[in-house]
Amino acid sequence: MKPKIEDVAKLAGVSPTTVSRVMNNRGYISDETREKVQNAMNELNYFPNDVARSLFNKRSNIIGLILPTTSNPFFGELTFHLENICAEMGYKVLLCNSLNAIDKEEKYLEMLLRNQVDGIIVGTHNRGILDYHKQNLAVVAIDRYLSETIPVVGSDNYEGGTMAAELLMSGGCQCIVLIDGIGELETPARLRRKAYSDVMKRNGRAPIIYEIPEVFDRQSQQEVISRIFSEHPDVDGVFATNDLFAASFINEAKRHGKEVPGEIKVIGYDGTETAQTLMPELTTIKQPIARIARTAIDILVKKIEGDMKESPQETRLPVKIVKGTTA
Amino acid sequence: MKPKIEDVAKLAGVSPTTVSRVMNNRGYISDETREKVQNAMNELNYFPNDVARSLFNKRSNIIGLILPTTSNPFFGELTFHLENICAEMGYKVLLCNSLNAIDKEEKYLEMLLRNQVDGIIVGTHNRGILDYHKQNLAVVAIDRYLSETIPVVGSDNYEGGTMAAELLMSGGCQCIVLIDGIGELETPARLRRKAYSDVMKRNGRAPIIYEIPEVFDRQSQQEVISRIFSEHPDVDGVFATNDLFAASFINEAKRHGKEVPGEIKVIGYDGTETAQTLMPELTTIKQPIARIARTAIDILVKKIEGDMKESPQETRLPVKIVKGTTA
DNA sequence: ACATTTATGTCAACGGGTTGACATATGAAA
DNA sequence: TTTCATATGTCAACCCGTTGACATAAATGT
Repeated sequence: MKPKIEDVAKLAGVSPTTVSRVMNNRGYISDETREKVQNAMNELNYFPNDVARSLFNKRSNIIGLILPTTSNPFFGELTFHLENICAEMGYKVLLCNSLNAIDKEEKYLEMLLRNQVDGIIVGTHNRGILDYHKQNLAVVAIDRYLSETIPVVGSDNYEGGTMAAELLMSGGCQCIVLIDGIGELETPARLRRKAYSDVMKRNGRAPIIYEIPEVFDRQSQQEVISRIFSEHPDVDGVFATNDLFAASFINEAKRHGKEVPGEIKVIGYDGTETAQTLMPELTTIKQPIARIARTAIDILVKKIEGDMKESPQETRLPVKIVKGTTA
Repeated sequence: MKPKIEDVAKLAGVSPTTVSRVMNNRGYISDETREKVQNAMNELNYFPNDVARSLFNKRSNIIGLILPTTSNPFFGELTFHLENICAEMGYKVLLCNSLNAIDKEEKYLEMLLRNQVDGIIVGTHNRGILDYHKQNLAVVAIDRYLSETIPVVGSDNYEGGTMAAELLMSGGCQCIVLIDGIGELETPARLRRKAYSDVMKRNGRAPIIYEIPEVFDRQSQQEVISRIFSEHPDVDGVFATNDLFAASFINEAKRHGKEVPGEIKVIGYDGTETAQTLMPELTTIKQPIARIARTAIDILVKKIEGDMKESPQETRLPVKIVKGTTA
């Protein structure tokens, strides 16, 4: 059986209270006793039971993280940074890959609530407006509007979208297509699309938008992308709202015998380390992932620690254009 | 304040015990009562406190996951599958990105123990031989030897390494270089190197091995790789033990004016979805990531549920060669 | 010599839910 | 009528660590 405080106390020849005092640095303890207790803990391989502590303290020091999937390099890297920062600050991370499925998201939310998480970072679907703010729980969203009271952190999507569209425009592209995810609701990431549309309109062009249903199935992605070539054979510029879409498009372009950037210029979005390594030639809009993570956690922790002074409703971190050779 | 069982009981006009019986399906409950209780729970937005449950049951239903970093697409995808399978089986996942740092790994291990996890999946450094088996905790390793008693799950590294080396060999390569991570200890992934060396020796060649220190810094990777060109200008075949290394090499080859596969053939390892999307031309050895995840969890859960019948010490899942155009 | 500070002990309540023991009461089957 | 399965209640102990109240005693200060 796992040793408990009582076992440590017995071995150290002190009372359980004293052991607790040692662990929590409360009251008076002599160096001698402290040492005895610590020796006993080592000898028994004792670790305090955080479940019991959490119960009493009503504080789990756990943060829930809900996002589509760590398979996507953007979220993989984001997850890494978020978890790292949490660990640094003494928080633990319960991971949830919701795959943007509403039912999963709901189940995960309930799971996190049952587990008494101190806060949640949400980087996924946004329908749960009701559920998220119903509990009065610290929540921060990444690139999602969940409700008026939930702070949002993300890159400056509109600026990024503008940069991308204008780069293609100034590169002389005549037929610029946008490849985006499915656009159900008003997310900040949607501003990439809005920026594209605005640039197009400003230049007297009609936006051409293709929506890719699933992030997780290469097959169906290819099909949508393939349609671009039949429906817009004159396409000579593509802005993809993430690097994976951009890569898929480039692959498809090759299959159609089109040269990038000779015949078609392509620019992506995200600029993950992974994409930069695997496809360094890709021109893309790089999000400051580490800063997004840091900012989100900072705001969340302030909320948790009860710093109720208004946190900024929306934080837009600057993006950078990474010039490869594809645009 | 969060509602508790007592509040539900009051609202439903029953006793706390009855509420507990409803939640746990124990004893006799009439449909009528069950409904009253459920209505009360909904009305109050009640969720049972899993911390309290865990404390009593001595079972947290939490699995700890320690791996280098979810930034790496292999671990990102592995994490996704592991977490998904866990969720399916009612387990939650506490995520730890150890960056292969021993001190971090130790802190994480302690954290997981304090949190009373039911089991741990380890996909990281392996030094902690002592610590992992000291506690009698369910542990399964992914591609790491931790101790004789800890099951290991991974791809058939030796077979994969052999396939890769032989492909280059049969492609007529004369000077075949291996790019590997740092090789401190005897990990199964090290078998990729062993297979390469064996193939080389079998063909009367001396193995040429380059070790890349950090997985996480593109800069220093490039430096090591660059050395290959000065030290072995006649290199015409490269086996990289992961796709990121392969990509880095290919980038560097371009900078050195070498054509792939014309002048140098390259083959990687892992075959993640991400790499396949971003660099579909890369020839690689594809690991069955989903199966690795499934197998690891299956074994772990059996251990947790006390199915003490020997689990296989080592499981080697078959790899597939994915022929791109780089080799 | 007396007041403080330091050091430790005992004890009980608490956090929220679970469970076994036991009591009670109805309706149905024998 | 008796028995039994069904249905619910009360109560207390338990999971493990924390904390406040209170007691005791030695060491230190004045």
